[in-house]
Amino acid sequence: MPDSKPMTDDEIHREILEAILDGRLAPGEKLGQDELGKVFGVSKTRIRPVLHRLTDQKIVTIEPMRGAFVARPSVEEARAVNAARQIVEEGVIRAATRAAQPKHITQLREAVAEEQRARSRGDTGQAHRMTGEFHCELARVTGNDVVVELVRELVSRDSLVVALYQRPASSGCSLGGHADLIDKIASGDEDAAAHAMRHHLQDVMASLDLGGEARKAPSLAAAFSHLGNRR
Amino acid sequence: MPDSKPMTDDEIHREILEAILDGRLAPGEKLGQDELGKVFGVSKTRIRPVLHRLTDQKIVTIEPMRGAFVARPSVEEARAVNAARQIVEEGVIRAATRAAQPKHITQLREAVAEEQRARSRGDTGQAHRMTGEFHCELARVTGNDVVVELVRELVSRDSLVVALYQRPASSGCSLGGHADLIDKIASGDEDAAAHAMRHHLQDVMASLDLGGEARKAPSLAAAFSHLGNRR
DNA sequence: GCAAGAATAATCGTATACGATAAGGACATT
DNA sequence: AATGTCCTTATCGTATACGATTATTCTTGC
Repeated sequence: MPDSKPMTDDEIHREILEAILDGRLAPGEKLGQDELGKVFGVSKTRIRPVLHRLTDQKIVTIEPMRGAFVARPSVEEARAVNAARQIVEEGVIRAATRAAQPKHITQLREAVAEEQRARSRGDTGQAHRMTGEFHCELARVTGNDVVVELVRELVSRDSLVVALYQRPASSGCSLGGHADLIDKIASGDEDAAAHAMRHHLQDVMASLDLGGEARKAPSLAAAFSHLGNRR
Repeated sequence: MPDSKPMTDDEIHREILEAILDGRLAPGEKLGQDELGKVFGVSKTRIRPVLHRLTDQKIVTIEPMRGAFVARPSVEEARAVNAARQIVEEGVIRAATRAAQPKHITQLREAVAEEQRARSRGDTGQAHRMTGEFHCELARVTGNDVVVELVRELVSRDSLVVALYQRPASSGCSLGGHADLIDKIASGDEDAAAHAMRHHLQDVMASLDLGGEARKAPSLAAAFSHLGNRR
């Protein structure tokens, strides 16, 4: 069954986005229009708007007349996104602290537990995704869908940053960070929660390796290192 | 000179966006693809992605197989956008208060002065735009471009809301609100600034008429009222 | 005279076709 | 042998063409 259904634009968008966020498409990778069109069984006419949309989300970079590539955010952009998260999510956690009800606390704790389970299971991909999802869950406590989408967008961009700059041995987010955030929210101390959030995001940033050059693009030498030097 | 240059996608996007935000294109108005294509001297192929981009920004609504229209945000969405602004801009003004330097204060005061000048000049369109621009200027104090873009997006959506729901006699934003915000920032009292921001945005919301139905779409009867009833 | 249905017209969504631009390789030159 | 230039090829960006769906109008019956 090569093509069961035509597949809607949003589905194609979600599919490509998830592939990138899950790391199945590495930063710098080429996203050919005809190639993707064949993958999804549609013409490149349908692919084009999706690529543009991903470009607006800063997940994809379009180089004129050259094509679309999975974005490789610069160190400056990485810092900017993290700083933006500090600013926005401070407002989020303050609002969440003010709005939090017992059921929200249990929901958040459950999300952390699930994240921990995935991590101990060794499923780093799922764990990483849950890490981002926790922040969305936090935004959801505010009861505001607009904020949730904003946070989701920022978290997506940050996922790319992590994929590019995380240290090889690093397992990801600081382990106890999220549990601590929940405690602060549950205590109702808005300032403490905001403080914890800022430092949590700073910790994430500090765990990255922004000093050296970005993880090399999947280009040539690295991709074909198993062949050895032939000449 | 019908078509001097082909005009880039971003230019077309900016042009349509400004037309909507300036109120030259009222909420609910039809945005035909061929029609816009003729306006900008290009084919509808170029118009389509722009319309989709505006749809992602919630400035335009696309009804499948019917066409694109200037968005008419519902009352629920209006409340959600305003609530989101309260959450996000609380974080923004806190960061701005922490980062503010004397030059920033003078810049902000200058922005308010310009806004007041436009208002006393009777240029409500420019005044309204400056009102939004002030909040972007505030975000710029944080030195973070990502945050500026986020705020700009929210402000754009709010502009549509105001265009739809503002009371006929209302002149717009509360006059002294912005000056008060600057005072709080200059004082360095982060909590006071945050508090002022939340109430400022609540005041804007309160000045709207969300009880009744939305401003009627510019459809038929209104557009051709100058012809009188013919039949 | 009015309402319901059918035919026409207009517009959207998608695919295909074509010109333009940049990458990759062959050949000539130093 | 290495480098620079030209040519071929592949891919992007845009326009045009066509099928599908909806709005409008005209006709017909009540």
